[in-house]
Amino acid sequence: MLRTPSQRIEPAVLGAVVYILNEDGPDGLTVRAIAKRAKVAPMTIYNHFNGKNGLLEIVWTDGFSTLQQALGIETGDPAHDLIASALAYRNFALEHRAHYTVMFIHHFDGFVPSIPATQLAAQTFQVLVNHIQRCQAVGLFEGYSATNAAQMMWSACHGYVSIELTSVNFSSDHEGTFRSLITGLLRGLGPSLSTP
Amino acid sequence: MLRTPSQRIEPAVLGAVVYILNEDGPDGLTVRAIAKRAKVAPMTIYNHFNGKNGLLEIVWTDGFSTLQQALGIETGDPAHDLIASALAYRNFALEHRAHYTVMFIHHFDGFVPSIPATQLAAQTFQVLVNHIQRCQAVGLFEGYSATNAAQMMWSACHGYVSIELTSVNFSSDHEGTFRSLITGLLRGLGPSLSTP
DNA sequence: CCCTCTATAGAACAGTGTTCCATTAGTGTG
DNA sequence: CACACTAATGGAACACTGTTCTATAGAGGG
Repeated sequence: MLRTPSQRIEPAVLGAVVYILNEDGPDGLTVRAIAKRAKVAPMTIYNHFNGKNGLLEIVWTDGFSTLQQALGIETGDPAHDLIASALAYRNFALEHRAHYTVMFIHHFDGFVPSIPATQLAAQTFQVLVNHIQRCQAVGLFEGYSATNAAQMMWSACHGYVSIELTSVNFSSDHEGTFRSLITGLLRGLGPSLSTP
Repeated sequence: MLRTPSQRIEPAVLGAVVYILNEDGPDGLTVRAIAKRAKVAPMTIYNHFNGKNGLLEIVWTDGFSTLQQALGIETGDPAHDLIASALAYRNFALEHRAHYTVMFIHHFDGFVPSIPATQLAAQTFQVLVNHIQRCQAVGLFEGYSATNAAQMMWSACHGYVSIELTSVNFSSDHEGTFRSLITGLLRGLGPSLSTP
Protein backbone atom coordinates (compact mmCIF):
# COMPACT_ATOMS: atom_id res chain seq x y z
CA MET A 1 0.00 0.00 0.00
CA LEU A 2 2.45 2.61 1.24
CA ARG A 3 5.15 3.66 -1.16
CA THR A 4 8.78 4.00 -0.25
CA PRO A 5 10.13 7.49 -1.06
CA SER A 6 12.49 7.29 -4.03
CA GLN A 7 15.56 8.57 -2.21
CA ARG A 8 15.36 5.88 0.42
CA ILE A 9 15.05 2.98 -1.98
CA GLU A 10 18.69 2.63 -2.99
CA PRO A 11 20.22 2.57 0.49
CA ALA A 12 17.42 0.36 1.79
CA VAL A 13 17.89 -2.24 -0.95
CA LEU A 14 21.70 -2.23 -0.88
CA GLY A 15 21.61 -2.43 2.91
CA ALA A 16 19.31 -5.41 2.68
CA VAL A 17 21.65 -7.17 0.26
CA VAL A 18 24.63 -6.75 2.58
CA TYR A 19 22.58 -7.73 5.61
CA ILE A 20 21.27 -10.92 4.03
CA LEU A 21 24.70 -11.91 2.69
CA ASN A 22 26.23 -11.47 6.14
CA GLU A 23 23.37 -13.10 8.02
CA ASP A 24 22.09 -15.92 5.81
CA GLY A 25 24.89 -16.29 3.28
CA PRO A 26 24.62 -16.40 -0.51
CA ASP A 27 21.85 -19.04 -0.45
CA GLY A 28 19.45 -16.66 1.24
CA LEU A 29 20.01 -13.85 -1.22
CA THR A 30 16.81 -14.02 -3.26
CA VAL A 31 15.05 -11.11 -4.94
CA ARG A 32 11.95 -11.64 -2.84
CA ALA A 33 13.98 -11.78 0.38
CA ILE A 34 15.84 -8.59 -0.50
CA ALA A 35 12.57 -6.80 -1.31
CA LYS A 36 10.95 -7.99 1.91
CA ARG A 37 13.87 -6.87 4.09
CA ALA A 38 14.10 -3.50 2.30
CA LYS A 39 10.32 -3.11 2.65
CA VAL A 40 10.03 -2.63 -1.07
CA ALA A 41 8.19 -4.37 -3.90
CA PRO A 42 10.21 -6.95 -5.83
CA MET A 43 9.57 -4.99 -9.01
CA THR A 44 11.54 -2.06 -7.60
CA ILE A 45 14.71 -4.12 -7.90
CA TYR A 46 14.11 -4.36 -11.64
CA ASN A 47 13.11 -0.72 -12.05
CA HIS A 48 15.95 0.81 -10.04
CA PHE A 49 18.71 -1.69 -10.50
CA ASN A 50 19.05 -4.26 -13.22
CA GLY A 51 17.58 -7.20 -11.37
CA LYS A 52 19.63 -9.35 -9.02
CA ASN A 53 22.74 -9.17 -11.21
CA GLY A 54 22.57 -5.38 -11.13
CA LEU A 55 22.68 -5.46 -7.35
CA LEU A 56 25.63 -7.85 -7.38
CA GLU A 57 27.43 -5.56 -9.81
CA ILE A 58 27.02 -2.64 -7.40
CA VAL A 59 28.32 -4.70 -4.49
CA TRP A 60 31.26 -5.84 -6.64
CA THR A 61 32.10 -2.29 -7.73
CA ASP A 62 31.73 -0.77 -4.27
CA GLY A 63 33.89 -3.55 -2.87
CA PHE A 64 36.76 -3.09 -5.29
CA SER A 65 36.67 0.69 -4.82
CA THR A 66 36.98 0.27 -1.08
CA LEU A 67 39.65 -2.40 -1.40
CA GLN A 68 41.66 -0.36 -3.87
CA GLN A 69 41.74 2.54 -1.45
CA ALA A 70 42.63 0.29 1.47
CA LEU A 71 45.61 -1.10 -0.42
CA GLY A 72 47.00 2.28 -1.42
CA ILE A 73 49.45 2.64 1.44
CA GLU A 74 52.60 4.66 0.84
CA THR A 75 54.90 5.65 3.67
CA GLY A 76 58.29 5.52 1.90
CA ASP A 77 59.19 2.05 3.16
CA PRO A 78 58.14 -0.30 0.31
CA ALA A 79 58.49 -3.56 2.26
CA HIS A 80 56.48 -2.13 5.14
CA ASP A 81 53.83 -0.85 2.73
CA LEU A 82 53.50 -4.26 1.09
CA ILE A 83 52.99 -6.00 4.42
CA ALA A 84 50.57 -3.31 5.55
CA SER A 85 48.60 -3.78 2.32
CA ALA A 86 48.39 -7.52 2.87
CA LEU A 87 47.07 -6.94 6.38
CA ALA A 88 44.64 -4.37 4.98
CA TYR A 89 43.48 -6.98 2.44
CA ARG A 90 42.65 -9.42 5.22
CA ASN A 91 40.95 -6.71 7.28
CA PHE A 92 38.83 -5.74 4.30
CA ALA A 93 37.70 -9.35 3.91
CA LEU A 94 36.84 -9.68 7.59
CA GLU A 95 35.07 -6.33 7.83
CA HIS A 96 33.25 -6.60 4.50
CA ARG A 97 32.42 -10.27 4.31
CA ALA A 98 29.44 -9.62 2.07
CA HIS A 99 31.48 -7.71 -0.47
CA TYR A 100 34.39 -10.14 -0.35
CA THR A 101 31.96 -13.01 -0.90
CA VAL A 102 30.59 -11.43 -4.05
CA MET A 103 34.03 -10.38 -5.29
CA PHE A 104 36.02 -13.53 -4.67
CA ILE A 105 34.28 -16.43 -2.98
CA HIS A 106 30.82 -17.23 -4.25
CA HIS A 107 29.87 -17.67 -7.87
CA PHE A 108 26.31 -16.44 -8.34
CA ASP A 109 24.39 -18.20 -11.11
CA GLY A 110 24.43 -16.03 -14.19
CA PHE A 111 26.35 -13.13 -12.68
CA VAL A 112 29.15 -11.92 -14.94
CA PRO A 113 30.65 -8.56 -13.97
CA SER A 114 30.57 -5.96 -16.74
CA ILE A 115 33.71 -4.90 -18.57
CA PRO A 116 34.14 -1.69 -16.51
CA ALA A 117 33.67 -3.71 -13.34
CA THR A 118 36.31 -6.19 -14.48
CA GLN A 119 38.66 -3.33 -15.33
CA LEU A 120 38.19 -1.92 -11.85
CA ALA A 121 39.24 -5.30 -10.42
CA ALA A 122 42.32 -5.31 -12.65
CA GLN A 123 43.17 -1.79 -11.46
CA THR A 124 43.01 -3.02 -7.89
CA PHE A 125 45.49 -5.77 -8.74
CA GLN A 126 47.70 -3.11 -10.28
CA VAL A 127 48.00 -1.40 -6.90
CA LEU A 128 49.67 -4.56 -5.68
CA VAL A 129 51.97 -4.62 -8.71
CA ASN A 130 53.02 -1.06 -7.93
CA HIS A 131 53.94 -2.07 -4.38
CA ILE A 132 56.11 -4.84 -5.80
CA GLN A 133 57.83 -2.45 -8.19
CA ARG A 134 58.68 -0.06 -5.36
CA CYS A 135 60.08 -3.04 -3.48
CA GLN A 136 62.18 -4.01 -6.47
CA ALA A 137 63.67 -0.52 -6.51
CA VAL A 138 65.22 -1.31 -3.14
CA GLY A 139 66.43 -4.78 -4.13
CA LEU A 140 63.53 -7.01 -3.14
CA PHE A 141 61.91 -9.57 -5.48
CA GLU A 142 65.05 -9.78 -7.57
CA GLY A 143 64.67 -11.92 -10.67
CA TYR A 144 60.86 -11.96 -10.64
CA SER A 145 58.58 -10.00 -12.92
CA ALA A 146 56.47 -7.59 -10.88
CA THR A 147 53.27 -9.16 -12.20
CA ASN A 148 54.31 -12.67 -11.26
CA ALA A 149 55.47 -11.57 -7.82
CA ALA A 150 52.18 -9.75 -7.30
CA GLN A 151 50.32 -12.87 -8.38
CA MET A 152 52.17 -14.84 -5.70
CA MET A 153 51.42 -12.34 -2.97
CA TRP A 154 47.78 -12.14 -3.95
CA SER A 155 47.51 -15.93 -4.12
CA ALA A 156 48.79 -16.23 -0.57
CA CYS A 157 46.47 -13.50 0.72
CA HIS A 158 43.40 -14.76 -1.10
CA GLY A 159 44.07 -18.39 -0.26
CA TYR A 160 44.49 -17.73 3.43
CA VAL A 161 41.58 -15.32 3.74
CA SER A 162 39.10 -17.37 1.73
CA ILE A 163 39.91 -20.43 3.81
CA GLU A 164 39.52 -18.37 6.97
CA LEU A 165 36.16 -16.97 5.86
CA THR A 166 34.77 -20.40 5.00
CA SER A 167 35.85 -21.51 8.47
CA VAL A 168 38.14 -24.37 7.62
CA ASN A 169 41.15 -22.70 9.16
CA PHE A 170 43.03 -25.15 11.35
CA SER A 171 45.48 -22.54 12.58
CA SER A 172 45.53 -21.56 16.25
CA ASP A 173 46.23 -17.86 15.74
CA HIS A 174 44.48 -16.56 12.65
CA GLU A 175 46.11 -13.15 12.42
CA GLY A 176 49.53 -14.32 13.56
CA THR A 177 49.65 -17.14 11.04
CA PHE A 178 48.59 -14.77 8.26
CA ARG A 179 51.34 -12.35 9.25
CA SER A 180 53.86 -15.20 9.26
CA LEU A 181 52.70 -16.25 5.82
CA ILE A 182 53.17 -12.79 4.36
CA THR A 183 56.48 -11.97 6.03
CA GLY A 184 57.76 -15.46 5.27
CA LEU A 185 56.87 -15.15 1.62
CA LEU A 186 58.42 -11.70 1.46
CA ARG A 187 61.62 -13.07 2.95
CA GLY A 188 61.64 -16.10 0.67
CA LEU A 189 61.21 -14.00 -2.46
CA GLY A 190 63.64 -11.40 -1.17
CA PRO A 191 67.37 -11.13 -1.80
CA SER A 192 69.29 -14.33 -2.33
CA LEU A 193 70.13 -16.25 0.83
CA SER A 194 73.73 -16.87 -0.11
CA THR A 195 75.31 -13.73 1.39
CA PRO A 196 78.97 -14.52 1.97
CA MET B 1 10.71 -46.56 -22.53
CA LEU B 2 13.87 -48.69 -22.38
CA ARG B 3 15.33 -49.32 -18.98
CA THR B 4 18.99 -48.86 -18.14
CA PRO B 5 20.55 -52.02 -16.64
CA SER B 6 21.23 -51.45 -12.96
CA GLN B 7 25.00 -52.03 -13.19
CA ARG B 8 25.45 -49.28 -15.73
CA ILE B 9 23.52 -46.63 -13.83
CA GLU B 10 26.18 -45.58 -11.32
CA PRO B 11 29.07 -45.02 -13.76
CA ALA B 12 26.74 -43.38 -16.27
CA VAL B 13 25.39 -40.89 -13.73
CA LEU B 14 28.74 -40.10 -12.11
CA GLY B 15 30.31 -39.70 -15.53
CA ALA B 16 27.56 -37.30 -16.50
CA VAL B 17 28.15 -35.22 -13.36
CA VAL B 18 31.85 -34.85 -14.08
CA TYR B 19 31.20 -34.19 -17.75
CA ILE B 20 28.68 -31.43 -17.08
CA LEU B 21 30.85 -29.80 -14.41
CA ASN B 22 33.81 -29.70 -16.79
CA GLU B 23 31.81 -28.63 -19.81
CA ASP B 24 29.11 -26.27 -18.54
CA GLY B 25 30.33 -25.46 -15.04
CA PRO B 26 28.36 -25.60 -11.78
CA ASP B 27 25.43 -23.62 -13.23
CA GLY B 28 24.61 -26.37 -15.69
CA LEU B 29 24.62 -29.12 -13.10
CA THR B 30 20.88 -29.75 -12.71
CA VAL B 31 19.24 -33.05 -11.87
CA ARG B 32 17.37 -33.09 -15.15
CA ALA B 33 20.54 -32.34 -17.13
CA ILE B 34 22.45 -35.12 -15.36
CA ALA B 35 19.65 -37.59 -16.01
CA LYS B 36 19.41 -36.60 -19.66
CA ARG B 37 23.16 -36.94 -20.26
CA ALA B 38 23.30 -40.29 -18.41
CA LYS B 39 20.24 -41.43 -20.38
CA VAL B 40 18.41 -42.17 -17.18
CA ALA B 41 15.19 -41.03 -15.55
CA PRO B 42 15.53 -38.17 -13.02
CA MET B 43 13.96 -40.40 -10.38
CA THR B 44 16.92 -42.78 -10.63
CA ILE B 45 19.11 -40.12 -9.04
CA TYR B 46 16.87 -40.20 -5.99
CA ASN B 47 16.58 -44.00 -5.89
CA HIS B 48 20.28 -44.79 -6.34
CA PHE B 49 21.94 -41.78 -4.81
CA ASN B 50 20.48 -39.34 -2.35
CA GLY B 51 19.40 -36.67 -4.78
CA LYS B 52 21.78 -34.03 -6.07
CA ASN B 53 23.55 -33.68 -2.73
CA GLY B 54 24.25 -37.41 -2.70
CA LEU B 55 26.00 -37.09 -6.02
CA LEU B 56 28.04 -34.13 -4.80
CA GLU B 57 29.04 -36.09 -1.71
CA ILE B 58 30.38 -38.91 -3.90
CA VAL B 59 32.36 -36.45 -6.03
CA TRP B 60 33.71 -34.83 -2.85
CA THR B 61 34.73 -38.15 -1.32
CA ASP B 62 36.28 -39.52 -4.50
CA GLY B 63 38.17 -36.26 -4.92
CA PHE B 64 39.66 -36.23 -1.45
CA SER B 65 40.63 -39.91 -1.73
CA THR B 66 42.49 -39.22 -4.95
CA LEU B 67 44.09 -36.06 -3.60
CA GLN B 68 45.17 -37.74 -0.38
CA GLN B 69 46.96 -40.43 -2.37
CA ALA B 70 48.53 -37.89 -4.68
CA LEU B 71 49.97 -35.96 -1.72
CA GLY B 72 51.47 -39.03 -0.05
CA ILE B 73 54.96 -38.70 -1.49
CA GLU B 74 57.86 -40.02 0.58
CA THR B 75 61.34 -40.32 -0.86
CA GLY B 76 63.45 -39.59 2.21
CA ASP B 77 64.04 -35.92 1.33
CA PRO B 78 61.33 -34.00 3.28
CA ALA B 79 61.81 -30.66 1.53
CA HIS B 80 61.67 -32.32 -1.87
CA ASP B 81 58.56 -34.28 -0.84
CA LEU B 82 56.80 -31.11 0.30
CA ILE B 83 57.48 -29.35 -2.98
CA ALA B 84 56.46 -32.43 -4.95
CA SER B 85 53.22 -32.57 -2.97
CA ALA B 86 52.46 -28.94 -3.74
CA LEU B 87 53.00 -29.61 -7.44
CA ALA B 88 50.83 -32.71 -7.14
CA TYR B 89 48.13 -30.56 -5.53
CA ARG B 90 48.12 -28.22 -8.53
CA ASN B 91 48.17 -31.11 -10.97
CA PHE B 92 45.20 -32.67 -9.21
CA ALA B 93 43.25 -29.43 -9.54
CA LEU B 94 44.07 -29.09 -13.24
CA GLU B 95 43.38 -32.73 -14.09
CA HIS B 96 40.25 -33.03 -11.95
CA ARG B 97 38.64 -29.64 -12.34
CA ALA B 98 35.19 -31.05 -11.64
CA HIS B 99 36.25 -32.61 -8.34
CA TYR B 100 38.30 -29.60 -7.28
CA THR B 101 35.33 -27.37 -8.00
CA VAL B 102 33.06 -29.38 -5.72
CA MET B 103 35.73 -29.71 -3.03
CA PHE B 104 37.04 -26.18 -2.84
CA ILE B 105 35.67 -23.64 -5.28
CA HIS B 106 31.92 -23.67 -5.74
CA HIS B 107 29.38 -23.65 -2.94
CA PHE B 108 26.34 -25.63 -4.05
CA ASP B 109 23.05 -24.49 -2.53
CA GLY B 110 22.20 -26.75 0.37
CA PHE B 111 25.16 -29.10 0.00
CA VAL B 112 26.84 -29.81 3.33
CA PRO B 113 29.31 -32.70 3.30
CA SER B 114 28.58 -35.41 5.87
CA ILE B 115 30.72 -35.86 8.95
CA PRO B 116 32.71 -38.78 7.47
CA ALA B 117 33.28 -36.74 4.32
CA THR B 118 34.51 -33.81 6.41
CA GLN B 119 36.81 -36.12 8.35
CA LEU B 120 38.25 -37.40 5.10
CA ALA B 121 39.05 -33.82 4.14
CA ALA B 122 40.73 -33.26 7.51
CA GLN B 123 42.79 -36.42 7.01
CA THR B 124 43.98 -35.06 3.69
CA PHE B 125 45.13 -31.89 5.43
CA GLN B 126 46.95 -34.10 7.93
CA VAL B 127 49.09 -35.52 5.12
CA LEU B 128 50.41 -32.00 4.63
CA VAL B 129 51.03 -31.61 8.35
CA ASN B 130 53.07 -34.82 8.29
CA HIS B 131 55.21 -33.43 5.51
CA ILE B 132 55.88 -30.34 7.59
CA GLN B 133 56.82 -32.42 10.62
CA ARG B 134 59.33 -34.41 8.60
CA CYS B 135 60.75 -31.12 7.39
CA GLN B 136 61.01 -29.87 10.95
CA ALA B 137 63.06 -32.96 11.84
CA VAL B 138 65.75 -31.67 9.48
CA GLY B 139 65.60 -28.08 10.71
CA LEU B 140 63.04 -26.47 8.42
CA PHE B 141 60.03 -24.45 9.66
CA GLU B 142 61.78 -23.68 12.93
CA GLY B 143 59.58 -21.85 15.41
CA TYR B 144 56.28 -22.62 13.67
CA SER B 145 53.70 -25.14 14.78
CA ALA B 146 53.31 -27.85 12.15
CA THR B 147 49.60 -27.08 11.82
CA ASN B 148 50.17 -23.38 11.26
CA ALA B 149 52.94 -24.04 8.75
CA ALA B 150 50.72 -26.50 6.92
CA GLN B 151 47.95 -23.90 6.89
CA MET B 152 50.31 -21.44 5.25
CA MET B 153 51.45 -23.91 2.58
CA TRP B 154 47.89 -24.92 1.85
CA SER B 155 46.74 -21.30 1.68
CA ALA B 156 49.38 -20.56 -0.94
CA CYS B 157 48.53 -23.65 -2.98
CA HIS B 158 44.78 -23.18 -2.79
CA GLY B 159 44.95 -19.45 -3.44
CA TYR B 160 47.11 -19.80 -6.51
CA VAL B 161 45.25 -22.77 -7.96
CA SER B 162 41.75 -21.42 -7.38
CA ILE B 163 42.72 -18.16 -9.04
CA GLU B 164 44.24 -20.08 -11.94
CA LEU B 165 41.12 -22.22 -12.37
CA THR B 166 38.80 -19.22 -12.40
CA SER B 167 41.05 -17.74 -15.09
CA VAL B 168 42.02 -14.50 -13.44
CA ASN B 169 45.69 -15.40 -13.39
CA PHE B 170 47.78 -12.47 -14.63
CA SER B 171 51.02 -14.44 -14.49
CA SER B 172 52.91 -15.17 -17.69
CA ASP B 173 54.11 -18.67 -16.74
CA HIS B 174 51.47 -20.46 -14.68
CA GLU B 175 53.53 -23.45 -13.58
CA GLY B 176 56.75 -21.53 -13.12
CA THR B 177 55.12 -18.87 -10.97
CA PHE B 178 53.47 -21.54 -8.84
CA ARG B 179 56.83 -23.26 -8.39
CA SER B 180 58.41 -19.95 -7.41
CA LEU B 181 55.63 -19.33 -4.91
CA ILE B 182 56.15 -22.70 -3.21
CA THR B 183 59.95 -22.69 -3.17
CA GLY B 184 59.96 -19.05 -2.11
CA LEU B 185 57.61 -19.73 0.77
CA LEU B 186 59.64 -22.77 1.79
CA ARG B 187 62.79 -20.68 1.83
CA GLY B 188 61.13 -17.83 3.70
CA LEU B 189 59.81 -20.13 6.41
CA GLY B 190 63.06 -22.08 6.49
CA PRO B 191 66.06 -21.57 8.77
CA SER B 192 66.78 -18.06 9.93
CA LEU B 193 68.51 -15.84 7.38
CA SER B 194 71.19 -14.62 9.77
CA THR B 195 73.79 -17.34 9.28
CA PRO B 196 77.13 -15.92 10.37
C1' DC C 1 7.09 -68.96 -18.25
C1' DC C 2 5.76 -66.22 -14.59
C1' DC C 3 6.57 -63.07 -10.97
C1' DT C 4 9.01 -59.83 -8.44
C1' DC C 5 11.82 -55.88 -8.55
C1' DT C 6 12.65 -51.44 -10.13
C1' DA C 7 13.52 -48.04 -13.79
C1' DT C 8 10.34 -45.39 -16.27
C1' DA C 9 7.33 -41.18 -17.69
C1' DG C 10 4.59 -37.72 -16.00
C1' DA C 11 2.17 -34.88 -12.94
C1' DA C 12 2.60 -32.07 -9.00
C1' DC C 13 4.64 -28.81 -5.28
C1' DA C 14 7.29 -25.05 -3.50
C1' DG C 15 10.80 -22.32 -4.58
C1' DT C 16 13.81 -19.39 -7.91
C1' DG C 17 14.61 -15.00 -11.41
C1' DT C 18 11.93 -12.32 -14.32
C1' DT C 19 8.11 -9.86 -16.96
C1' DC C 20 3.68 -7.75 -17.54
C1' DC C 21 -0.47 -5.65 -15.70
C1' DA C 22 -3.81 -2.21 -13.78
C1' DT C 23 -4.02 0.46 -9.72
C1' DT C 24 -2.77 4.23 -6.99
C1' DA C 25 0.12 6.77 -4.01
C1' DG C 26 3.74 10.18 -4.16
C1' DT C 27 5.89 14.39 -6.35
C1' DG C 28 6.98 18.23 -9.08
C1' DT C 29 4.67 21.96 -11.70
C1' DG C 30 1.54 25.58 -12.79
C1' DC D 1 -3.16 24.74 -3.49
C1' DA D 2 -4.64 21.68 -7.18
C1' DC D 3 -3.61 18.98 -10.97
C1' DA D 4 -0.95 15.93 -13.91
C1' DC D 5 2.60 12.88 -14.36
C1' DT D 6 5.82 9.66 -12.53
C1' DA D 7 6.68 5.48 -10.52
C1' DA D 8 6.04 2.15 -6.60
C1' DT D 9 2.72 -1.33 -5.68
C1' DG D 10 0.47 -6.11 -5.44
C1' DG D 11 -0.64 -9.91 -8.09
C1' DA D 12 -0.67 -13.02 -11.82
C1' DA D 13 2.14 -15.46 -14.98
C1' DC D 14 6.30 -17.89 -17.27
C1' DA D 15 10.14 -21.02 -17.36
C1' DC D 16 13.22 -22.94 -14.56
C1' DT D 17 15.06 -25.38 -10.13
C1' DG D 18 15.11 -29.70 -6.50
C1' DT D 19 12.06 -33.02 -4.97
C1' DT D 20 8.08 -36.36 -4.18
C1' DC D 21 4.46 -39.30 -5.70
C1' DT D 22 1.95 -41.97 -9.03
C1' DA D 23 0.83 -45.79 -12.22
C1' DT D 24 3.08 -48.29 -15.86
C1' DA D 25 5.92 -51.60 -17.82
C1' DG D 26 10.41 -53.49 -18.81
C1' DA D 27 14.38 -56.60 -17.02
C1' DG D 28 16.05 -60.57 -14.46
C1' DG D 29 15.65 -64.66 -11.44
C1' DG D 30 13.04 -68.84 -9.91
